[in-house]
Amino acid sequence: MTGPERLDLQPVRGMRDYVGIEGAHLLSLITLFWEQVSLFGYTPCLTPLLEEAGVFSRSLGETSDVISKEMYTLLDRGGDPLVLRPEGTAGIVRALLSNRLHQDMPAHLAYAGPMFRYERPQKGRLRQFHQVGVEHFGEASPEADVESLLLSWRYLTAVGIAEDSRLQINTLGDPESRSAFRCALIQHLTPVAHTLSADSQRRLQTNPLRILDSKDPADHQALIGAPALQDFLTPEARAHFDRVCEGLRVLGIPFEINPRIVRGLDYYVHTTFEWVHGGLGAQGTLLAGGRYDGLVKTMGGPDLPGVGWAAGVERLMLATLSPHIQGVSVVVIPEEDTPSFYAQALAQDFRNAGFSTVVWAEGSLKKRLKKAAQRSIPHVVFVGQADGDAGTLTLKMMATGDQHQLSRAAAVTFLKGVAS
RNA sequence: GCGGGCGUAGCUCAGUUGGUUAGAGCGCUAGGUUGUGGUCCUUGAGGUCGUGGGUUCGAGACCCAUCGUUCGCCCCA
Repeated sequence: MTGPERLDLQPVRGMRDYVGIEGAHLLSLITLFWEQVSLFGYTPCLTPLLEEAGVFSRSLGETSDVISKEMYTLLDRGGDPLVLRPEGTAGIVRALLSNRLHQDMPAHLAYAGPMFRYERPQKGRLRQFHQVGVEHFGEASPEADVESLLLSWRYLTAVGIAEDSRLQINTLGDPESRSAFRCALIQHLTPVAHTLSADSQRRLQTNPLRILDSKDPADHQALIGAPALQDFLTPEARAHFDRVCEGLRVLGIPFEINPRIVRGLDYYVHTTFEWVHGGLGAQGTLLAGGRYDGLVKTMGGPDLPGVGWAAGVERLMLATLSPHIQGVSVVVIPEEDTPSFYAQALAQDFRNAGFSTVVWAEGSLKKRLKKAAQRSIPHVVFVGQADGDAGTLTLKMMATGDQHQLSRAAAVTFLKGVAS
């Protein structure tokens, strides 16, 4: 008889397990996120991982890389194309419309969960990764942009990395500003198109604005003397952006204007921004977002303005220290002749009092004590047959080695005294 | 999708110009000494040398492919 076929026990490329401290790290960042968004009155909006393909192809723009080559697509049994969501906003807009939330504006929605992009994995870039994000619909004013930015700042502050990160903002203007600028940019670059990088020559046709944030030196050269979007802003767009900057200054949020922040997804207008961390190399963007006033309409809804952002949780993990895990406080070690489940009953007492408690009933005493010491568990409770009958226990303080004979009730009181 | 580095026990790594039964530390196992742990001593288990081909009398070491990982590009969070 041959055994079962050997499984490849590696996770799928670009996907990973979060075990122990890493799992705690991931969860702690998500917990901090929910704490902050609830302080801003945001409502959780958790949507499916799978959506119909049209949800994304309609919203993100056919020319974006995310759409054109990074989506995980599959057919369901009825032959309909489905997509594992590559980002959060499109699904939120779909949910907004599905649930008729647009009839009760403004709406503040928050989400957290895994996203999927078929990319070449590297540090800070996974095929399944986690994002936390917020979307704010129904308010077109720069004040809404500022509130969203304020929330992002508070979140990064809560996470502990606001000081190591820089907020860069820019404006893409309204559609009018943008198309005027686009024409001028094409006019400037077309005569020197042959000097551009291959990617940028392609972009010149599809999405010329993206040439602005190319890292290619040749492109930088070609851009010298290029028109600036600033000069093409309509008075309204200019006023919107100035107001956003004013808000940031009033609220004490440090920022810098970077005309090269243009964003990859097509739905952005007006304000765009990125929080960038210094120590993460090429994947240094921790959190990014902006205003997307045309998106809801593009997806078949009313003409609703929106602004929001998303943060990459794995990148936040790279930029922060692992949390201090609240470890186990008490381990109960019963002798073999202890009445059945007396140890678990005791453990319940401790848990009810808020102490993380485990029961170790097997193995040599020496081994169990050694393990308790290795894991820095501060309290060990020994119980035997006599304890079970009398309702008592022996509590050992691992730090000092002191032991106390106590009743169950006294033990809880004692632990509370030690803890406080 | 493109280019470069890496891939030896659970972890961190040694393995000389290819040569017999692949090593160390930590961890794990069992035991001894510390009253029931953190010290010390002893014992044991655990490796298809990422995988598959090839060169060779002989490959962990060389070649090819492949998978994974990592860095840069690209993209983006």
